Amino acid sequence: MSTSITIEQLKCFIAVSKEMNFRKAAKNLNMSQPPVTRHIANLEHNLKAKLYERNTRSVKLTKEGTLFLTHATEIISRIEDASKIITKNKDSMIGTVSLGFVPSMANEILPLIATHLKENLPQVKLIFKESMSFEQVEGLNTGSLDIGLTRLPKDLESFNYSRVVSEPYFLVINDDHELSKKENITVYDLHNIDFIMYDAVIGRYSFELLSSLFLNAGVKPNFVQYVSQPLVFLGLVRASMGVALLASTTKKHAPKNVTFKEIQLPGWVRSDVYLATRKQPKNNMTLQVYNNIMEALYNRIEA
Amino acid sequence: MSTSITIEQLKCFIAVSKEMNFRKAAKNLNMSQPPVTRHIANLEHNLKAKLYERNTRSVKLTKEGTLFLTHATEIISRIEDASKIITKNKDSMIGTVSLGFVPSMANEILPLIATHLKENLPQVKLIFKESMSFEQVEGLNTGSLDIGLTRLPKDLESFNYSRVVSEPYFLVINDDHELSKKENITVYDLHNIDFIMYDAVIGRYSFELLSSLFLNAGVKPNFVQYVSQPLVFLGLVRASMGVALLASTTKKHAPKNVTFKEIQLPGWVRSDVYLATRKQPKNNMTLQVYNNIMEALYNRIEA
DNA sequence: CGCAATTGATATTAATAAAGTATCAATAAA
DNA sequence: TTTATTGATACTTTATTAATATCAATTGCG
Repeated sequence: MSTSITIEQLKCFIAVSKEMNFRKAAKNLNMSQPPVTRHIANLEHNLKAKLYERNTRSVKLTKEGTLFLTHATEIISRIEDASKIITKNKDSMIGTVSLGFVPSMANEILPLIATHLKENLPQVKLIFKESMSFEQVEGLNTGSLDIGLTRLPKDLESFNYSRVVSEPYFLVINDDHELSKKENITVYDLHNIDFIMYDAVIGRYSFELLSSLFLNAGVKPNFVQYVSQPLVFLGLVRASMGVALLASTTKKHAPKNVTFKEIQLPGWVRSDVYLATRKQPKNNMTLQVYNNIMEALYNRIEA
Repeated sequence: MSTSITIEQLKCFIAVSKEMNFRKAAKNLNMSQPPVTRHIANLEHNLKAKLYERNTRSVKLTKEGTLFLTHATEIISRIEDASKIITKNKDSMIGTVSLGFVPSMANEILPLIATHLKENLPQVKLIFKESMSFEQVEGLNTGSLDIGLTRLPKDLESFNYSRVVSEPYFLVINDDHELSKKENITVYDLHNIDFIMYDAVIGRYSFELLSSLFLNAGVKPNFVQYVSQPLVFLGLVRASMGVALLASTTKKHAPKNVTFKEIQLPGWVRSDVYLATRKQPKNNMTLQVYNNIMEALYNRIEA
């Protein structure tokens, strides 16, 4: 009774799905037929789902089988790709640097970095990886990430880091909303107001920041929704589901009837992003890239 | 002498990379230390590359090791995700909600629905909940959701549903890209092209749709990235990380130098969204809202 | 300098898992 | 009814993997 999916199981599943015939699949795999049967059975057991509707005369993929086939194919080709990448590029991979980033950086900062690096360090191959802040901290620790564009400065103490983005929050509001005419809005105006909040897991940093803000001010908005993606915030505000606090980056995507309104907040309530890397980089390429990114972003601040 | 990479090898490699210590890694894996050594050795043999610079006093990742760690982590989590997807063990959502929607609906469809319902059924209080398609199916089953704006029609057989959005995919491409000048682009032009793919979990529907597309066509793009948010796709395309296939909704957010180009795809490759509800609604309010939403969306199609 | 502690590697043995052989029951076609 | 072909199963053999005990190498400490 195997307890985990194995590569053999996936390979058998793919082979059988190609031939729709256990014996032919076994032949293609250079093995006899019984183990193929067993591998499929074990795989089904692991997934707690039937992959084929089969009897001695016909083999048909079930819905789950069809679904799983795409994933199985993906996994196997991923494994093969990874081997090839390592085997082939053994020597030429000196200049690969992996960069994690939080989603909000993708729009503006990331193209800036990519362009700047292509000009200044063309020999470096960058691998970008979209991931949440705490995943990045883990990645930096384990070594799967070289550099991170991340929030959560408290977790960053053991790294080299510096703040590269610091944006104020704006009150995002539908033009129909009662607050849209008011001047000098503060956090106290949000008491009992329908409010679209960040998802506590995916948008952990902003969630905690705004939670503290409300807690300290003794303000209790009415959280109608927990959301993570910028465009969803904007859509919901447009749908008059409530107001939201968003960093200014998102401004350019504001749809009709949605306004980014200034709101007076304490100085520490800002949307900050840090560039972080290990204190002892594994190769000096990383440090070069780090400095180059800092340069690119510094130029941006000047502009 | 093993001839192929195994999952145990990858798990050992990840564990050792986390601890940077064979014995501790072995403990975490609930096994003794010698097999860990062997698995790493076999993996290195398979890859024909040293993963660690190690002696009895220290363990350090080599360049190849650093690179491979990214892939190993990705592969293992992909396997786990695939199992979860099939087993459908995803926990149900926190809180109780009424209308689930996939993120891509937030921008345009959702405000439309909210406005229309506010006019026609002002007494109904709608609770929106951003969630992935398969979470919605589960929500509909468990009763935490009344109505869903969702993909995955195959899972919807037991519900009342009808298609409310059907958009073609466009090739999203940087103007510098070699394909940007080509006419009559088809899926075959994507072979070996750097491609930004949907995340297999969060963007499961599109992931599977595009996987099938490539599988059927025998085309193998070079997946450089797995992403879920529209703005991240656009940012990465702008950063020349690769091309992507996106539904036309996203078009309006396209930044500079990024073009939505027509691509000839099979008729079944479309971005479809369905409105779904239980066949026996818990209250007749649900049916009213369902019909009202259909009405709102029908008017939109007319317009 | 020397001793204890800790590290990753190894040889040997024990346990486990996988593959092969032979065979079966079920089915469809002639 | 017969025959050929299918996937499943029982049993045996083989191969793989893990644990035990031990080693050599290194470091830190007094």
